[in-house]
Amino acid sequence: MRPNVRTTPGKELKFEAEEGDALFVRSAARAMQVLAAFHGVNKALSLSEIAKLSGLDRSATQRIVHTLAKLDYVRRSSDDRGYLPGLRLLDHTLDVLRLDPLVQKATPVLLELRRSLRERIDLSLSDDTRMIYAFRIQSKRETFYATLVGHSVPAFATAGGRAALSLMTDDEVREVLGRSELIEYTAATRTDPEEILEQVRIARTNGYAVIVDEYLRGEVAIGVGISRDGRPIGAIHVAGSLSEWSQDEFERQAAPVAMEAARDIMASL
Amino acid sequence: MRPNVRTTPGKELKFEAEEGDALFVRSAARAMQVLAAFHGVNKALSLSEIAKLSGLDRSATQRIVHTLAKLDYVRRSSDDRGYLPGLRLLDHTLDVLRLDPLVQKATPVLLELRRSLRERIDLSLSDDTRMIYAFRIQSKRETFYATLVGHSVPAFATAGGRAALSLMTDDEVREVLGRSELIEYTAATRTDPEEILEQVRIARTNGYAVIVDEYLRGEVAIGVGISRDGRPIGAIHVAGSLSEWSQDEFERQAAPVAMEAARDIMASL
DNA sequence: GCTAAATGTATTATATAGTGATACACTTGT
DNA sequence: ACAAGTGTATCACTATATAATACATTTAGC
Repeated sequence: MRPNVRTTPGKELKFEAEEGDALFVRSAARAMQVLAAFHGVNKALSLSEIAKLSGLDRSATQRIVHTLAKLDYVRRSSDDRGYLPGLRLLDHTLDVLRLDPLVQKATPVLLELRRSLRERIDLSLSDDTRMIYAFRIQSKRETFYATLVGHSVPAFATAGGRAALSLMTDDEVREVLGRSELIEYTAATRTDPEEILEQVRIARTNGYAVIVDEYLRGEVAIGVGISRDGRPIGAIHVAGSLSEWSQDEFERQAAPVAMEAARDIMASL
Repeated sequence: MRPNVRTTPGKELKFEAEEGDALFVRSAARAMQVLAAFHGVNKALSLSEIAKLSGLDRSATQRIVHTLAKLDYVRRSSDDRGYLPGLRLLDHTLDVLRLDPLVQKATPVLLELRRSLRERIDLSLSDDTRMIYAFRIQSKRETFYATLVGHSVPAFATAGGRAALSLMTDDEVREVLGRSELIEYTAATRTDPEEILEQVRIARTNGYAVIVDEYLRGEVAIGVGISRDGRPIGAIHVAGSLSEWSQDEFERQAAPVAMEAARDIMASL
């Protein structure tokens, strides 16, 4: 896939302290410098490429990457041929968005706007010469907070999560469930590990997971897991409203196409 | 606005080196520790709050926050009563998403899926006990890459950008344009600063900006700027397709409601 | 199929870069 | 009018990261 929109160069990055700034902590900047090495590129980077792009020497790069990797801010690429920015960064994305006063205030208003004007609505944030895209609103009813990138949902009680779990062995599932906080999100939420495992087994047989009411009331969702080398790496969700669909109907409609989509994706990975 | 979905606790954060890890760079970790202080909270943080939450002492916190602030990874809150995570982090968000192989491969497939199944489709990424939301697809035709959070578009050639510029003085606009890379995205893109300024003036008079074909061919977009204390902080975009709308029609429909939405938002800021 | 280049990993002595204590000016709230 | 909290600044010391060097593996070139 190629961008159909040309990306702006992004702001000029200067990671150096200005003359006589005793408070500037070089090493803190270096961590960000390493992460910023990925800005221009479109592939996984090797240590020396990171070194070159970030302007640090191989040694420093090595140790910082090592550190950031331990903290999940950097990960090995799936083919183990280089490094990629890590998912942990998405936690910070969520912080930026949810703490932004404009995002907070604009959300309900834009939902309303979307209701009257049935076109797509974007919110972007001013940053000097550029506008940074924060989010887009399209659907009718939105469960909005869940829409923010970086938001995470528990694997044990969501369709996508169960689908991902169904790609593991029973023992691995038990292990993950053991480390999960099994919160009762709704009255229907299953919190007994063995009961959840049973659902995961069903998902394994069917090739998809269905969740009704367990995480969000009134929602029916289908999840299909995506794996690479036998490890789950993500999931597709398709979600509908129980006011428009019966569970059966939704399964019959959505599950086959969603599974086919997942197959297509895995074939191309 | 309050989340209508309970947030998962997020993974347990350990920023310490394990026994005898000579490669672990403490200071690089500290930068991330400071940023991670925002995970739990829902308001701007003072220096000592950051210190407490990150487990660092006031001094270290002070200097690291100072550094991260210079680099735009941290910013002052709009009421100047604390710190918030900075927009620069969204640049890294984009890196995570666009470099992720699953996101890359899944995108076209999910667009297709959305076409056949007219419900909302999510892609989430597996991260141990949780699924991290990566993106959602809803609309019919998508200009997809532009949908990724963190993607930035030039202020000078987009509806939202021009709307934001229209909130500045002519001199400030000239100054921003001077620092902008005035790229000719389409044949219709205006690249002459004075000509752009003229359009910005029109937007100032009207209260909204319209862009037709200048950034994306076939798209008509309306932008309304959002300001705080006289400074632009963001913009709403409403975008439609020229195959469904004439420019005039779109303006007449969308502009008044969009402006009202912007007013509502600013009133509540 | 074999060499050469490039990859990630690890270990050190040295000096530089960050520490943390301490101090101050300024705002906020009681 | 005070006390508690804010952000900012300085500085001597030493803990910390450096940069050089080395090595075992994998990848690419011939």
